[in-house]
Amino acid sequence: MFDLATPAPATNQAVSSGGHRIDIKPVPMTPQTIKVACSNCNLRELCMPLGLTPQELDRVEEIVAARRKIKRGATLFRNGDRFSSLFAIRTGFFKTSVASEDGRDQVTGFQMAGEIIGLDGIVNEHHTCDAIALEDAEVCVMPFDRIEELSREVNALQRHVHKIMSREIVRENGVMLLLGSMRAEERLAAFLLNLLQRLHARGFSQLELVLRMTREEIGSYLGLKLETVSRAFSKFVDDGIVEVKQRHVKILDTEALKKIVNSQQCL
Amino acid sequence: MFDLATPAPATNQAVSSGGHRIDIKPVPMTPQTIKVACSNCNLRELCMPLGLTPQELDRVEEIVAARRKIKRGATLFRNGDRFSSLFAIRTGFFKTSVASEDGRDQVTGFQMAGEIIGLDGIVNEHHTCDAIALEDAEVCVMPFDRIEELSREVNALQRHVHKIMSREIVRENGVMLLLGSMRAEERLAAFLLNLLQRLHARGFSQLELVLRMTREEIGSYLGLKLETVSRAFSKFVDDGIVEVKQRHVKILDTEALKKIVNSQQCL
DNA sequence: CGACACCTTGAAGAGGTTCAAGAAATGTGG
DNA sequence: CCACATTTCTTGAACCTCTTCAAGGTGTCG
Repeated sequence: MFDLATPAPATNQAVSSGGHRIDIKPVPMTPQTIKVACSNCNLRELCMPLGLTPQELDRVEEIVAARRKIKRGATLFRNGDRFSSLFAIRTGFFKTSVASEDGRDQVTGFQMAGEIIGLDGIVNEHHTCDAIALEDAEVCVMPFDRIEELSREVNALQRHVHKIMSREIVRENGVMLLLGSMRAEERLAAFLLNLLQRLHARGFSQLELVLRMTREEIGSYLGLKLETVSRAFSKFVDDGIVEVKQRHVKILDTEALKKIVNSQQCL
Repeated sequence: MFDLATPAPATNQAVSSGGHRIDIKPVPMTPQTIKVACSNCNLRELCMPLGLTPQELDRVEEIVAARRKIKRGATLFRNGDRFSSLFAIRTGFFKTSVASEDGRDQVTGFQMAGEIIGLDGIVNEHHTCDAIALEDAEVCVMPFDRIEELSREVNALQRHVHKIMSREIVRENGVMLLLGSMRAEERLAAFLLNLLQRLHARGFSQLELVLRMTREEIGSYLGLKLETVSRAFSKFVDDGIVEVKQRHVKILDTEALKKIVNSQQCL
């Protein structure tokens, strides 16, 4: 469980200092906590609509048909699979990727706890990308027809679903900007800042993170070769902006990173 | 009006031959045709759900609050504008683009008749991109709260809205693949094939098209400089794959284009 | 401890960009 | 309707960034 009350997961270290974007409270581990899906979930505020009445909340909780554990390296779904459910990530970390006919593939996103995965499958009732766990993970399986059914009755849920999809569209717009107009170091800086921001919203440090993906996966996401990613990291280290020890990254100068992102190379 | 019964618009030439993906029938220009929004619209099959009962169709038609004409070069909405409606393009051609803080901008899409624009605005109730008409255009204004209201009652509409958003997500996945892993000529070939396919679905030729955008806009979309786009066009001409006269493009060898897209440069 | 996956770094090369100039098309105002 | 200004497009040459190829180092897991 993604719970600040338990010892920090082997993944990223939770920080206890204040200033989080959302207020994550420790939840005692009672039998109820296990049975009742969402109302005691720390991620509720990330993956559920706000402002529900208790009755509505009860009903929305019933959307979750099951939990599913996915081992590191296993796929949650893959291109061509029949679509039936969206997945809310409870713990763990995923990548999604699309493949071209001639076999190249492109990482289209990295998803962490509280994020929703599977939206690509709605149009054609088949998934068009692969979702692979980058660390042991657990997801809530939410059958989409149940979501549709209930969102006809609970306005807040309907709105929430629309927002989640729109958010994904906006995110992808941002990635297009990155891929279409940024240089290697700008891309990497933007990538790090984005990860940090999302981790921070989950209660982790803004100054430290553990990458769950390889240089090659980062490169695929950023439209670069793994060597280029590695060199960009080394450059940041030389410039005193970060410390890097394999996948452990410590940020020494956030401002410098921000400056790199929107400077258009004219320092 | 986008009507095959009327003389071909000054834009792309409609073809009368069969084999279209959707069956567009000529509609006589009666007063009714003007008054009733969707039921006689040639684009119905593109922007409306299928399988509605006549009563449902009546209700869905009422979503369209107004029509709006946009002159070439004018903006339909821009980054920061309050979001209230989606827009269905009746005639004309748009581009959408996002801008980074330091002023670079990236074309994120080109939209043609029958496509829906404005989905980016749903998350934050503000638009995050600009939508600019590349030729005189007319759109149907569909207030989003009305869409939400009605899609609670008409299942087919609800499903349709979800599919439209999911389709946009999948489209953007494809653009990410293009931007992240293709070479200049592959990008241009993929771009042309995509335009041709969409135009063909609207009854236009598969072998000819008129670009509504500049080389610079194509370049922005494809993550290339305008000179590179121009050179790629010239290369295609040299290779006998297309004829190009400014914005008029005639396809001489569709197969060659397809081969370029998924060949990974190893001919 | 050895095999394997992952990461770093160097050197050479290719593809795309930048800068520059000129040609072609388009629009505007007289 | 024509002349001129402006925008758009093409092409060349030099340059730069990223890729490719190669080798060696580091870390991890059975």
